[in-house]
This record gives sequence, C-alpha cells and structure tokens, in this order.
Amino acid sequence: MSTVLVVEDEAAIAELIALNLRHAGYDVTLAATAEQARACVDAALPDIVLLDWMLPGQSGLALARHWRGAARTRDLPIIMLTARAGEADKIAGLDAGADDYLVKPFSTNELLARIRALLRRKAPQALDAAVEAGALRLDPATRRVTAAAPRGALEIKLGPTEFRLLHFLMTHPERVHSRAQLLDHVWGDHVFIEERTVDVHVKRLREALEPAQCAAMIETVRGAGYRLTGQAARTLVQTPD
Amino acid sequence: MSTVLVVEDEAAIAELIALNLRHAGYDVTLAATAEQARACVDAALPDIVLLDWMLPGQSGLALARHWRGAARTRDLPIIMLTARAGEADKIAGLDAGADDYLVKPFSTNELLARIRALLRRKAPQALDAAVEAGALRLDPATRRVTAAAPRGALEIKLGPTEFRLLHFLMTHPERVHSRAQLLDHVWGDHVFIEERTVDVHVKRLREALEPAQCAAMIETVRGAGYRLTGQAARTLVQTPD
DNA sequence: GACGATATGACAGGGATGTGACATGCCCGT
DNA sequence: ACGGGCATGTCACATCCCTGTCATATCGTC
Repeated sequence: MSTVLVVEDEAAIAELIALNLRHAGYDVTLAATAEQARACVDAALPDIVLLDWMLPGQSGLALARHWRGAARTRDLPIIMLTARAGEADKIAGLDAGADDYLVKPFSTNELLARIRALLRRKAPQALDAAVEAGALRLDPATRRVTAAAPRGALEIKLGPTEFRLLHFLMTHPERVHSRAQLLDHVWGDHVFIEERTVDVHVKRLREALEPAQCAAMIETVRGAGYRLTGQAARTLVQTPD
Repeated sequence: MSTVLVVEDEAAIAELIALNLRHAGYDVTLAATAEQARACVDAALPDIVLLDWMLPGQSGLALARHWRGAARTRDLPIIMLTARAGEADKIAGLDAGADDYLVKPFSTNELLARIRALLRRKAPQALDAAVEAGALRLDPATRRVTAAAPRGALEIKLGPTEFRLLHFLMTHPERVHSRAQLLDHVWGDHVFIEERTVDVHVKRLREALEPAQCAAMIETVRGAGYRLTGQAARTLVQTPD
C-alpha cells in the first residue's frame, strides 16, 4: 500500500506514529533529521510525508520549501506536524508548501483522516480504491480491470506494467502526461529507461483495451505525451449542413 | 523552472542569493558587471533579473533604463537590490523601469515572495492555469482548447505551435504583438525564422478556430502585428442591405 | 491606380509517433 | 539443472503530421 515518510526527531513520538500507521496498513519509513529525510526522498519518493516543524539543524519549514522548489518533489504531499498553534506559524507552514497541518497532540483518527484526504487529493493512485473512467473499471484490491459491455462485463487481462500505467492514467484522467512523467510515476523515479519505451507500453495497453472498444480512450497528444479521456468516442464537431 | 539572472558585484552576496534561489528551484546565472549582465541577456532572455543598484562601471539604474529602451527586453521583469532606503532612490529605481525594489538586508522569504509575485504579474503563461478569452478556454494541464458553443462545448484541435501561439495570445490579450515578439515568446529566443512564418501560423490558427466562430478574435493590425480580442465578432458598422 | 503589407495555397523536409521483431531475464514446472 | 512461457526494454523501420518557406493572390493605403 502507500508509503509514508515520517520526519520526527523525538524517537518516542516517531515510534508512536509509525506504530499507528503500520497498523493502518501503511509502509512507514522514519527519519530523525532533515538530512536523513532528504536522503530518503532522494532514494525513493514516498507517497506522503509527515514533517515535524522543529528539527535539529535544518527546520521542517526549510525542508518543505526545498522539496517544493525541486521539480521531482514539487507535488510531494506534505503534512506539517507542530506543537505550536499560532496563526502565523500556520501561514508560514502553508506558504512553505505544506498541504495540511496538524497540531500536537493529535488523535490517531485525525491523522489517518488527513492522510487519506490528502492522498485522495494529490496522489489518488496511492489509495487502493477502485477507479472508473468511461466504461472502464479498475480495482487495485483485486487487481482486475473490467469494461462495461452491451451485455454483462468484459474482463481485461493486463500485464503488471500495463496495469500500473492504466491505474495511473485512470487516477489522473483528462490530463496530459509527458513520457518522462509517466516513467516517474509508473516505472518509479530515477529509472534509466528510454522514453520511447512508454510508446510501446501504450500500444500494448491499447491492444489489450481493443476488445472492449476502449483503445481510443488513450489519446496521443503530439509533442506533449498521452492522455486518458472518459468518453471513448466524442463527436465534437457537428456541421449542420 | 524559471531562470534568474543575478547582477551583483559583491561575490559573497551574489553567492548567497544564488544559493537561496537554487534552493528554491530556480535556474540561476550570475553576472558581476553591467557588461556581463548585458551579454547574458543578449545570449538568452532570463525570466527575471535581480539587479544591484551599485555596480562598478555602468550603474544598475542605467542598465535598467537601457533594457527598458530596447524592444526585446522591454518587458523583462527587474527587481532592484539596494542598500539605500531613501524614498528618492526608490522612486528613481522604479522610474528607471524596475518592477520591484528590495532594500538590503532582505530576508530570503521576502526575496522569494517578491520574485513569485513579479513572475505571476509579468509572465502569466508560466503558470499552467487555464485561461479564458471570449468563448475560448485553453487548459495547459489537459492541453485542450474548447469553445463555448450554442449547445455544449466544442473541442478544437491544434498542433503544438498553434497551441503555444494561442496560449501566448490568450495570456496577453487585447494587446498588439509584433511578429518579432511572437517569434521570441512563442518560438523561443534567437530562432532564425522568417517573420512571414508567423503569418502562416496565424492563418492555421484561424482555420482551426473557424468551426467555433472564433477566427475573428485574432485581429490583424496592419503595420504592427496581431492582437487577440475578447469579443468574437464585433460588428461596428451594420449595413442593413 | 500603384505600391507595400498581408493572406493563402502548395510543397518538401524532418521530427515525432506507431508498429513489429528480437534479446534478455525471470518465474515456474519438470 | 533445464526448458518453456511470459513480461519487458530496445531497436529498426514505416508512417503520419507538423513545420518553415516560397510563389502567388488579395487587401489596404496613399
């Protein structure tokens, strides 16, 4: 399931959070300093970061700003944790790029709720909720893709990569994704793979969707990348004689 | 992300600024003299310039005035850096064409905030927010152009160049752009392309907009260039047969 | 009406994408 | 250990469409 990076210097609190998150099914990594946190993120992008405001050395605030500034981590979902409840702090935190804000002490439920909410907003592919787009339905839990057919449903068989590709596209529909972005999000970041490889997998995915008449849902945007659209066939131009 | 040219003769200050900006994700170039700065700008237009007031040789003030005078750099966003806080200086700086003003010592936050604000103000197409003009709507994220039609929306298919051209026009509407300016902003700086080529792409763009009755939004300004206007069809003179 | 500016249509070249084939590596059953 | 099947990444080739330029037509202005 989703991976969470917890950046917190007090070991007791960090362990407590980790315990709760692991219990809820998350894959947790701990970092006690800003440097460690940075190294973790460099190694592998987590789905979400819980970031303590007060850290020895570089502050959480500066760390958030740093991540927001770099292209690779621009969209990293960040929740700030702080003992201070002042309005000024809140503004500073959000301005630095935090997506949400939690004041200690907080309840486990609130923590989990905010994580879910943020993931839903920023990285829906990390949730394993079923997704639908057009006639397609993809369920990560059962790892199954079905298409609504004239009579009954049609199952679509996909290889692992095509499955992840479709999952990402379905959780970010109507949006153009460059080949580089697809490599980052579907293959994992810093992989050294030819961008053209994306083309091949798009073709394979289209082939697999063909029996369900859904191949046209994946549009090529020349010079930009690919896009998944909800309507399979859209008649946009009507020339009335 | 955006490129910043820092013109500052004191190496320590220049490095400090560069460090902070790079940290925030900007692509930074340094220039220690007015001549260097001029060469940098000639080589490639930065997105924004931080210009020290006091420079050996030609002053920052004169440099700003120079850039404001040349067509290519007329709209270059400039932030003046100065150790002097007097009201008269501020007026002189803004009068010379600086867009904003920072008195040393300044905080990194203020610097970044002012850069963001200025970029937002002067280069709106840098953000990928959707733009609207008249019946048209252009969304960079989905890379789609739609036109409000009598019933439903009409999608307009554009090639990469026409898309960028329309994007630029829509983010700078109601304004005449010379062919040279369009080449700079849409094709990129320093391309050696016939100015007549702009005509051809304008025609192609008009053709594409025709089905949506929006071709007339792109007006030809004889002797000056082209302009995008909000009203699709303005009938100023109506001859009733 | 003449001239310069702009619109239009045609064209060749090249870059971007689609497609089929292939080598590799992994998993699994024998 | 061995061999077959599957998944995957890369390449070469085919194809499409975008693009810049030119020649010509049309327009607007003096």
